[in-house]
Amino acid sequence: MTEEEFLAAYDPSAFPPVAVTVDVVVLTIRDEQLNVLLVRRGEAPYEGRWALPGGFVRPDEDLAAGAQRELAEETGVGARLRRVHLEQLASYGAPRRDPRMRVVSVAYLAFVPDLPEPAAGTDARESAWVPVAGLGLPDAAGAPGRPVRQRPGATRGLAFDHAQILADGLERARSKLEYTPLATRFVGEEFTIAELRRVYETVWDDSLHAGNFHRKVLSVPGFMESTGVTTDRGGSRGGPRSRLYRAGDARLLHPALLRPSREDSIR
Amino acid sequence: MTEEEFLAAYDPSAFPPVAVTVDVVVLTIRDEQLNVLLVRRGEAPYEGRWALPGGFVRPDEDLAAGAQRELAEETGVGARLRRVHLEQLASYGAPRRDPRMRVVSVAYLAFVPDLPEPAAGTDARESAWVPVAGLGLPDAAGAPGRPVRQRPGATRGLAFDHAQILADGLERARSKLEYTPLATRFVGEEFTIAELRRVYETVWDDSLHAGNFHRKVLSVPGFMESTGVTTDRGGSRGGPRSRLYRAGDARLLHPALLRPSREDSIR
DNA sequence: AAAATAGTGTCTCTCAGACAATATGTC
DNA sequence: GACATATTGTCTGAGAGACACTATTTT
Repeated sequence: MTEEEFLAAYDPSAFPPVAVTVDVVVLTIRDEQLNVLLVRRGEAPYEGRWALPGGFVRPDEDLAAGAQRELAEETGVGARLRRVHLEQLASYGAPRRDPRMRVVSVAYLAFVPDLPEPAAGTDARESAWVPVAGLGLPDAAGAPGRPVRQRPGATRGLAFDHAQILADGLERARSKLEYTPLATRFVGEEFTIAELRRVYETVWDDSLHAGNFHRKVLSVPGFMESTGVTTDRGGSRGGPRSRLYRAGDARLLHPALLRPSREDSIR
Repeated sequence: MTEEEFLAAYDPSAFPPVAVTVDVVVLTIRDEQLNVLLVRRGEAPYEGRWALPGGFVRPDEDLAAGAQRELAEETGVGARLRRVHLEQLASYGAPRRDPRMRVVSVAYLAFVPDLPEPAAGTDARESAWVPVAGLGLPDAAGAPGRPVRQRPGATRGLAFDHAQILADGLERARSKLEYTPLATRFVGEEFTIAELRRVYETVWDDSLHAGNFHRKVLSVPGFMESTGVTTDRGGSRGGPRSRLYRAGDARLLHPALLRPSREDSIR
């Protein structure tokens, strides 16, 4: 039996009708704040509400390719620019999460550097970077590991279950900074240790000891790679010029940088 | 516009036809070996080949509920028995992973204790516990973090991309033992520290120092909870009787038990 | 000059891992 | 008795975090 015969013989009504979409949690740091890319919905349901960028998976398109496409459409950044990180987050398929029909959404998580343009969407949709702090999500201090279920109705702002997806993405992001060098994806090609520290402080919503952080990141093999150069000027409010680094070739940090927040017992 | 009007107005042909399935990687330890639950396929494609248990998500069924149902159907274990762990693993949606049509599979990962019955499926399908070691998957020693893509054709045994799903599930399992107390889900309600150590040794495919492991697990707050009791007899080949413990209430291990394998640089 | 910041030094405490030792079982 | 194993003790080195200090640069 050839594939064609299979396709012809297969009864499409034999499986429940489901649509599959890809939604992307795109994070960046703007103005010392963690921001997420949102688009305003132009039609019902949730008309006028903010939502994660996303859409139907196209035929012959891999899930990751769909996420890459959505990311590129909204940010103008080809995700192939290797400075962008894109990973699968999780899938969401509660029966009535979309009132129109059964929709299973495969969510992705992206880290992008601060983009000069304020997200010029190619289509007509209004899109914007929105500070996550203003969205009424559970605190960053929420004990990691404890699943933070979003009460329905909480975080009134976002469409569908996107508040939950965003919350899951944020927790994943916080966790990823611990044991991967992906914090470097939030800054430019060359960066100072202080810039990197501010990434950690912003995502973790916690302050870190500058001296210890400095020694720590330099001691992790493969994390930082020295350029011979320093910045042209010192800090805007004083201080010496700092050395510039590039991301090293490590894929995992060992030993990891653990969040200080963890208030000891994590039950 | 009401929800009803939407449902009526919505054109089902406007979205690409996709089926959504749930596949479950069910792991257990039998006879000192890590085993996965497999079912033999009765129809094409991949007729006669082993596959992960799974099936279409039913209407009105949440993804997790579908995974729970598949798990219960194949093992007879109601996943509500809180000793079973079930978590979402990842989704797989390469365009031609199923030759019949576009199928997106949401994979789940389950840890179950050694089940007395050898997996009596409720339906006609043949099912069995299969040691993962015999499946020709990449080594446990494979550097974590480095994505191990399965070459097509490798691991000839499993249907579809299930070899890849299984490999991802195994890596997730190894990682989970590091920072969660989920190793306890592989043993009985009450267990000795040596039993727990054998779980780690089996999943990590590495040997651990008995004395250090002993002190370590007892020092992690919330990991172990003492019953006042000891085993009736010593080990089968000698040795004193050992104390019995129950799982504590910790959700995360802090500090974590790190795999010894990590050959230093993880690039 | 005053203030801010980069980078380094030092000390303490925790913890992982290498042994070693002892007690208690089984064969 | 020979041997295996549970449990505890001890020591060493790595590493995290607190604190202090110096040099450099901006306002």
